[in-house]
Amino acid sequence: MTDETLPEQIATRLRRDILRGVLPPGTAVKERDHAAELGVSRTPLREAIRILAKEGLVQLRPARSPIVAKPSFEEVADNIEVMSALEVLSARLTCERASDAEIESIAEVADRMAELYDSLDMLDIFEIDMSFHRAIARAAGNPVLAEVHQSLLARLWRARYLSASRKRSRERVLRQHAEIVAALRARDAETAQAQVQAHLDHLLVNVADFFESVKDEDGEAPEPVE
Amino acid sequence: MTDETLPEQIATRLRRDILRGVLPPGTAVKERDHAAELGVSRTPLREAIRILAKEGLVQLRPARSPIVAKPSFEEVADNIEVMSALEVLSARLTCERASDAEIESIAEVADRMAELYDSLDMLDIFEIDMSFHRAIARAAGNPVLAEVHQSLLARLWRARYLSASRKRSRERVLRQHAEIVAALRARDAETAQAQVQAHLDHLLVNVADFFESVKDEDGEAPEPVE
DNA sequence: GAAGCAAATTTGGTATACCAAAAATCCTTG
DNA sequence: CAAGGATTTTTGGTATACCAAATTTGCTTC
Repeated sequence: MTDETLPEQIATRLRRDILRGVLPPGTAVKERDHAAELGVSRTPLREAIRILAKEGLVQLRPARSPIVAKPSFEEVADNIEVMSALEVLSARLTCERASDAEIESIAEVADRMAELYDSLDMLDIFEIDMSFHRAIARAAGNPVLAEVHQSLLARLWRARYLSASRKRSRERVLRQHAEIVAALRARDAETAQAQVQAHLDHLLVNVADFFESVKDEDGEAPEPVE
Repeated sequence: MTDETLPEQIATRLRRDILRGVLPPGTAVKERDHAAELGVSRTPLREAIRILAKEGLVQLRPARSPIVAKPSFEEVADNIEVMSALEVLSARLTCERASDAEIESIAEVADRMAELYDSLDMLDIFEIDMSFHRAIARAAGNPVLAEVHQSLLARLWRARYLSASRKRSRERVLRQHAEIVAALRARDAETAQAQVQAHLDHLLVNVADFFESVKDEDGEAPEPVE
């Protein structure tokens, strides 16, 4: 059952805690405390922290405790900008190279998300949504592209989760997914690229709205230190 | 003096050994041996290996020694494909957002490379060339873009070093750099993007030539294991 | 009472020892 | 002599103990 390595298990656990808000932004992630709490030693927990740092969920600081990152809107926007370029490339390559079966597997993810949208909770839907984007990146047949895309997707977890749980843009998301799938099936690279771009532009708008909406209640003084 | 952390120092040391061929592709990187050789313990060496793995210089395998990666042409081509997308994006964003001073600093790198091309050895020239590309990515004003680009650049170190030391494409490289700088100065995004794309297309051709040329002498049986 | 310095505590960095899994080798058997 | 299995060895994974740097707190002094 535990096919994944111990550091990855720990990272998954901590990631959920961070996304769910158990560990709010700014919290120090202390090796000793969390290691003791989870009943493991510091070594694997150390590696788990590196994994989360690579994903951008925690920030490493020299000679200081890593802290849970609090991404600014600019950082999230930067992420989405890069992701857009990668997904647009993915869409084109998928049209050019992917097998029909691969495109159908993308379609299946979209269908599953449409079916389950109302019966699952936001975090689960959210994971399916991520796997839709991941599927497109994978179908492009470029492992490097898939890997880089995956790492950016990981960084967006928190921001997307937060904005998704606020604003339910159910119809638009499902419609856009369907349009992307249609363009891929038709091997229409131009349309597919445009649809992907539009989809991510909407994501950016959603995220912007979210940041706008929390700007006020965000009075938790972000410690004047540094 | 030792401002960088111990794992980074070790990673730098190992990286040079790998690039210079002291550790040829396929070599197992054993924690114990290298730790003993460098007079450090396994813990920081372990982290150093993770750093190199992130850069793609070594491959991690579950329950096996990490080995020095021997990138296939396909992998290098995949890398360049993604890098192209990122640098094209960089070129556009740089035209749109960068300050004149930032563009001039890119120009300075190109000038320095042109000046020193004949007086430095290939590895140094090569590092300047990398910093030219890095400068464009930085000038785009998107830290995420710069970081992802940097990591891809790191992966290409070995392949580019090898191909660069074989084929001296001095004139074309310098001319293309100049054309890119000119387009950036003119804030001509379309031209800049096209030039960057062309530059990387040529890189791909060079790398392809290199792989073609070593294909024969590559008879070192890559251990039939696995 | 405030400011500065020193000591103690907290925290990440490093070394080392132990464990489990996998690979290789050697012995045994057909 | 070959093939298969068991044992030994190699190797990465994990736990723990120690160290050094940094922060914080409390005492002393002005």
